[in-house]
Amino acid sequence: MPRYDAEFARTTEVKWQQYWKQNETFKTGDFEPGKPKLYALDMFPYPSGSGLHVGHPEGYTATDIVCRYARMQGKQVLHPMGWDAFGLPAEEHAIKTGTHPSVTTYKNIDTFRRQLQMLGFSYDWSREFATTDEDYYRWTQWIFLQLFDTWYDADCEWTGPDGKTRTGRGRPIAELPIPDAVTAEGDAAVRRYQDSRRLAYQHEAPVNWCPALGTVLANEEVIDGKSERGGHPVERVPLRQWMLRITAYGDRLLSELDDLSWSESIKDMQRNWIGRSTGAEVDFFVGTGGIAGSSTGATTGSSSSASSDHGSEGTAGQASSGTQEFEAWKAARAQSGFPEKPDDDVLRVYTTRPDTLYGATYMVIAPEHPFVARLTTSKQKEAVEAYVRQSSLKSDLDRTDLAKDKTGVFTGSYAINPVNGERVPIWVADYVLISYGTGAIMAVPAHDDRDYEFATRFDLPVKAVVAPSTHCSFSLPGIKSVEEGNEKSLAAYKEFLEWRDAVLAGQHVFTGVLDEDARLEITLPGGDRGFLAGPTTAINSGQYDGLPTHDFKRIIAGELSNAGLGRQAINYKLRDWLFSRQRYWGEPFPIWHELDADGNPTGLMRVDEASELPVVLPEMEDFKPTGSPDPMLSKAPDEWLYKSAEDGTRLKRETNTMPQWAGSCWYYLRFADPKNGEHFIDPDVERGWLPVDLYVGGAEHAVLHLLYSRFWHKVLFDRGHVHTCEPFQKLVNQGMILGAVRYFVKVRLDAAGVRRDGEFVSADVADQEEAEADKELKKAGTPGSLLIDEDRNLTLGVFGEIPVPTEEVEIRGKTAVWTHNGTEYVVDGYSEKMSKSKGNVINPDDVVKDYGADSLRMYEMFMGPLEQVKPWSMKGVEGVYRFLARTWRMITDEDAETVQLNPAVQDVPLNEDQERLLHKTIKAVTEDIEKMSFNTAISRMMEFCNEMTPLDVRPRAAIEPFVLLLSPFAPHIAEELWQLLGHDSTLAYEAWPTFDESKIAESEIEIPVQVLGKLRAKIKVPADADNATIEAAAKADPTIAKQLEGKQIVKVIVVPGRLVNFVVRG
RNA sequence: GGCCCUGUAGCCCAAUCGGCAGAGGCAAGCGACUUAAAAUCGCUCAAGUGCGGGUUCGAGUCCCGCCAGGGCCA
Repeated sequence: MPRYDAEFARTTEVKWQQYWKQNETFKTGDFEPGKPKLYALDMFPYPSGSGLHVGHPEGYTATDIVCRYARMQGKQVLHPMGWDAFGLPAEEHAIKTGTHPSVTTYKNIDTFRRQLQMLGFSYDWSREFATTDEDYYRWTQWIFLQLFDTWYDADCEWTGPDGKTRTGRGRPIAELPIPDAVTAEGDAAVRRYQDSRRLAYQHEAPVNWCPALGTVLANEEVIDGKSERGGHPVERVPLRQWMLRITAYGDRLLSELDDLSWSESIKDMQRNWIGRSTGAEVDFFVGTGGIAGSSTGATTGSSSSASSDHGSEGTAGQASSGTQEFEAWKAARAQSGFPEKPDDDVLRVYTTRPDTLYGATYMVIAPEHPFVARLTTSKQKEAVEAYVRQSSLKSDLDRTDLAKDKTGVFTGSYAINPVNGERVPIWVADYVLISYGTGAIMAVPAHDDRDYEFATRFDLPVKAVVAPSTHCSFSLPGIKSVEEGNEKSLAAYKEFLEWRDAVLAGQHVFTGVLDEDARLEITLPGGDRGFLAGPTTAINSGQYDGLPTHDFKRIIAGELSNAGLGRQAINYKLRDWLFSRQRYWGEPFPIWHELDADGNPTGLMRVDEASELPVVLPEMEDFKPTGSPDPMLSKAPDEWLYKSAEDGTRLKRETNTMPQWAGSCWYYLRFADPKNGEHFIDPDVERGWLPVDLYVGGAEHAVLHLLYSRFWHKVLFDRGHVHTCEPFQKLVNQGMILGAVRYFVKVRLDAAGVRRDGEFVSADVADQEEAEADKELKKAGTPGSLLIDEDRNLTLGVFGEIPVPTEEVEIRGKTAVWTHNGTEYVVDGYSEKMSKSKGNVINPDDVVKDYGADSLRMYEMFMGPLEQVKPWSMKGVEGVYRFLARTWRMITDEDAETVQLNPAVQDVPLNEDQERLLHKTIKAVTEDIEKMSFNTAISRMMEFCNEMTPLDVRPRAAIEPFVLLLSPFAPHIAEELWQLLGHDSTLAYEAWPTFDESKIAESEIEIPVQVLGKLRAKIKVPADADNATIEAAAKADPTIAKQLEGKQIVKVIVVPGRLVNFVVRG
């Protein structure tokens, strides 16, 4: 009667969930010094309105298994859960319905909590909190004040609590040395100077302002210059923003990655994101208003017809007006050296290729560059202004995409190249971003793809300054004879020389750089591939001609520095973190702006003291956008917005709010001490529990969240609030769970990509046609046009696909066949990302209802390796569900009226086979959990069950440890079985079973015997047999003896316990 | 275009230091139980490891080159 079915599973699961709750089974007590600890953390979920996704329990089950295992090994375990609850969706909902975001948020949290508790995770729920709790964001604001109170002293050498000595430290702003000149200007100047050095500072930065939606959008919400929702145009408008100086920590964020147990791929992603490069900053002289065009009037430069005049002029026009100025400036620079900040008479560029300075034939400044107006001549004014307006509508991605046509317009002015005094035209073009480097570049079309493309488009000169070596070797496949080889090599080399000549003539872009011993692969126009050897060298570079690129880079940087024209510089792709949003549902800043007598901000700020925190969000009823880029909080009541300081100064609150990332930057710290009213975390508690030992979550947070958290952690470390320099010691990224396999039938498309009238097409037919089309295209060498006939129909090989109902698909051997109106089509099957629009989303609630929580947990672990992408399969859930039912029957008596032990389970000693099975299983499951290889651990338990079930007597001494092994994976059924086996309390703290290697060993083993690597026979030998014994046994085998007959044994390979291989001759 | 990951049976996946390609699950087929079906139990079937080279006594595993799918960056 008591079968293990969905209903019974649910009843049992609820029973144990209540037991754990009532007995506070998983409540973590105070930290006990000296006891081994495990801090296992799941990435903070955002409680969305749609509830839990099957992707969530994947990581959560993994950490839960590790935690339950650790408890049984006697460790103290911290395993908390909470909510990353600020964010847009709740606010969007408020705009639509008027419901306060907090109402929506806490409702969603209730749903999430219910769903998680339904799955039986062993969280310590007493530590739960949400980022939206006042008691939590009080401390988020407090940490912001720490950032605000900190400046980065890049030269400070110090030894941290971890015993390591490093250079560079975040220090209190009060310790910032103030230059005398600033002090002399008075108190306000000092405050402004400090403000400019803080880790949290204000800056005018462009935002994505969407007038139609009346709101500012995040970069992710802007696609192709249009709003993701509604497709309205988005403008880039400058707005005062809070920035966090994460770039100051660029080096440490990079170097301190090395010691972490993270996958190399995630580390690489972080490294790429930080993007450290070394190069040089160089100043190009532009004079006070740009160097004018020459008096000969050759430069007319109307934007659209911008022509080669500029170019020829730029290189030839040394006698023009700017020369004297330039010489004077250069002389002054030789005296003064390279200034920290560029003066107004220069354009400063950053380049990783200072060796190409002589090849700079024009300059480009970003449309937002402050010099644009000043450098634009009156003739060009109209064109430049139109262009700037136009590019403000484009997103950064649109602007820098290699595939898109480059646009730009000439300013009418010139700069002077500091290395050779040549005049180069200055263009405005949006492929240069104001936010990267200095917002201005020197363009070297001969050695940069983008510059080359731009130069070709606008007829600007291309001057090669880096020569490939003349040494090139070729890999030429399919050579039959020496003569043929010689001939082909010669031809290839000739082709190479032609290519090289083209490079030197500026007819071919060449971006490679080589040191002496490196090899660089090049593809010649004819398609042959060659390997360039030997260093690239400088040409057309004055006295530097002939220098290897590598040396040249170093030398020129030094000489520029001596001349005060440039300096070596390190640049990061990483930008400072734009830290403010114009939304309501986020943490308010604990900042006040001083106002003057007219009510205008003076630019000076004050902070809320720690004791005054939290700054609580004002109550508001109207969540409609302001209709301008002004933040939502500018609509807050005056009582909230304004106050007078004790000295009588009128103050206005900061009205931006913090981004969603803020709250998730430090939650792992608060979990260790969630109720502390005095500190954000108690120092002793922090030393005890931190760092996080295991952090599991999706790879979508691989870059931003992890980088931001690490940054905050390092600031807290520098300021002495935490004792480790990194927050997360081990990181594991779970793979995405895809939807179930669906089948797709091919349909023919027309040139516009629209489905053509007519039938479906069998996949094999389509594949063949596609292959043929591919061949045709290759033959014609004109991709894209060949296959369209006069009626704009594609004649061959372009197909789309549409899903067909899975139940109508029949699997026949190796192909899937869909029958429609009596016709059979071969269809392709594969799985895709789950999404509402595809209707392939799996709801965990349904799975639990139909199979129980243990089955869901088990299945998610059994699908495959944790880190791998895998498709969902309901049949797979059924598979593990059946395993649990078999386990249940192995231990209980299903025929009995009530739940009771199976009579086969008896108190008898284990025989040798049973002992081996048990110890083998314990070993495998234990080691697999350690490796987080949960799918194989489950396989081993299935094996145990398959071998134990047929036995009429199943010794308790094997069954009980097995239940313990199962318990981290399927805790509910395990608890129930444990109780049935006569135990009256939870198994959560029972000792983890141990294994004895000697009980696993077999006395006699079978090993294969090979002759020349081919399997010929198998022999049985004692497990501990030595090489000579094994070899003798192998030779004695009749089949082998026959094989070896009359042959000379050259070598015998014996791998004890594995195989024997005879290498023979004759 | 660059970097990273993955390709093993119809499907999901195992395979330790390079050593017998198969542990587990799904699907399929056969049989038992049943009046029948479901459930259950037992048995069976299947690939030479994406492709082409190389190293080795021996390669799924190591090296080189391609192809396909996925991720990140541009």
